[in-house]
Amino acid sequence: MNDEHWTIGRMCEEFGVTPRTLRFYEAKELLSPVREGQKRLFTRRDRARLKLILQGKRFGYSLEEIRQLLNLYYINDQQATQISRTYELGQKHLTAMIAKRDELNEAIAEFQEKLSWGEQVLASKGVKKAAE
Amino acid sequence: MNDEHWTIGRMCEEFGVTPRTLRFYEAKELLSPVREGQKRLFTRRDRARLKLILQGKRFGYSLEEIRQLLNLYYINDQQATQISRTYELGQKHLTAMIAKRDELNEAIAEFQEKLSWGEQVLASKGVKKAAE
DNA sequence: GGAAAAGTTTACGTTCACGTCAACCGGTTG
DNA sequence: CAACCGGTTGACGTGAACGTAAACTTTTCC
Repeated sequence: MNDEHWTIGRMCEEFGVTPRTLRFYEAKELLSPVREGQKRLFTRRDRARLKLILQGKRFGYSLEEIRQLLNLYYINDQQATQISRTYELGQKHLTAMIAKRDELNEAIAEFQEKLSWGEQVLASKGVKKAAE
Repeated sequence: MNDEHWTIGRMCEEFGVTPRTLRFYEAKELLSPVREGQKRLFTRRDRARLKLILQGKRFGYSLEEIRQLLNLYYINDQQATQISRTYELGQKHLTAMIAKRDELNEAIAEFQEKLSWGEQVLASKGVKKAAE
């Protein structure tokens, strides 16, 4: 009800997931909604994390990997002795993301080549393209 | 033995997968090695497809999705009546790849921001960075 | 105030992507 | 020729990421 708290139903509606999924993520310690009696109430923090979780999934990370990565987003929550280590891991993650993007760019370029090659085949056979 | 044929063992060594994986991919019709008696012999085509399969996995695609996508890479193998449709699907895939790259770029930018913010926290606390 | 809606826990089921035996075949090598 | 090495086919096992059904409480709505 509160401006800063959302029920499981509203969360599901908004993010296109099922209640089971959110409870599962809580069990795996990816989310940590507060309780009002029995009911879960998801916070602003949970929403931010869920966005990152779903994004991570789209990029092919496992939930366990995502759980680790989420910590990198909350450096300020860490123990002083751990911050430096977290920062290093963050750098590594950044490097990995960039590498992934570069590989994706290459894949895009190669696929574009294949496609334009296929386009020529279509033309030579006199087949109409969708846009014509 | 032949220059254009590779045993399952050599394939595994080269691509860092297990025999089980390659047999599984064959069962799912992602690969189609020829036979020399009982033995599988993987072709140049299989190698190209395997590269794409492993790449697809890194980008978070399921094997079934990858199977579909692989067909887009072999337009010339299609029936004339199907080529046009395949080409359209190829365009869609290209669009999706580009969207994914853009999302990845945004994620990279946001994470970089978080990181440099964490860097400031480190500095303010007088914690040494790894590179210093 | 009584039904329906929304939430809860518990627990077993399912799909995907392989892992892990067991039992077998066919070269080759000491 | 025995003993491996590399390959084969079943077939059952497994971890991840949920789905699904049952049985129950709590809110909401008319």
